[in-house]
Amino acid sequence: MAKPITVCCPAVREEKLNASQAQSLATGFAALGDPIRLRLFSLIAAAGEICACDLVKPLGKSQPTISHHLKTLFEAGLVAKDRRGTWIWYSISTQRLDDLKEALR
Amino acid sequence: MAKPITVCCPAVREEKLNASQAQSLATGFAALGDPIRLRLFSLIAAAGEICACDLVKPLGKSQPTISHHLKTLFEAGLVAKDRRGTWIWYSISTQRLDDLKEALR
DNA sequence: TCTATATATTGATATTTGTCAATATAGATG
DNA sequence: CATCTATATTGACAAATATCAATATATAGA
Repeated sequence: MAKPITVCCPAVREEKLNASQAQSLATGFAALGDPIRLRLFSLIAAAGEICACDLVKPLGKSQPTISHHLKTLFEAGLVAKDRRGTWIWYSISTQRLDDLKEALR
Repeated sequence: MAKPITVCCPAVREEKLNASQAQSLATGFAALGDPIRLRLFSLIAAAGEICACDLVKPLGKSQPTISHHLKTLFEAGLVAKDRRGTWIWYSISTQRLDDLKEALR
């Protein structure tokens, strides 16, 4: 019988991860492994979609710092961004989040 | 109506995390945010229980490096250890893992 | 107590990371 | 084009991290 197609990705509890599987998952977890980024991610998720301009004040960090963390989240595949005029709107990438969650199953 | 008792911990997608919630979760994700540690965790989980002595060779790192990473996983609450004579047996802490997984729900 | 083995700690070093001030870039609008 | 605002990048620096060699500690067994 074929594997169920719902199994998207390696599960850390079920198989021994190889180097590249571990690298990919670790990049995702590392992106969530900083309190400021986790709160950023939480703000984006709770809002559904939010302007980057509204992500600076709540966390008490400088604009470049927030921009840097957003880049890390983006490069880890955890958020998507959409430019609308001067503003950039962020939303979470549910697929990547689900993949990470599934890896912990 | 009371909150369901199965809700153990904050969910990043549902509420805006405060600093201490974010710190606790971030520590867990950071522990999983390194490829070597993730593979260690995977080896432990796949084995159910495993001697630390069997965790050095598979990853091609020195014994002190493995010991250091195991300490990080332990301090993040992700693994438990049990000394039996000269050896120390590691197993995963399913509660903490489930809490992290739930935080991504 | 002596020896052998398993694990942890120390000390050192190179790399990565988080942060901010300063500056650059991109888009909107006059 | 000039200016204003939002976002990104650069450069610098301190702090954290990953790594290993050397050493220490703990336990088992002779």
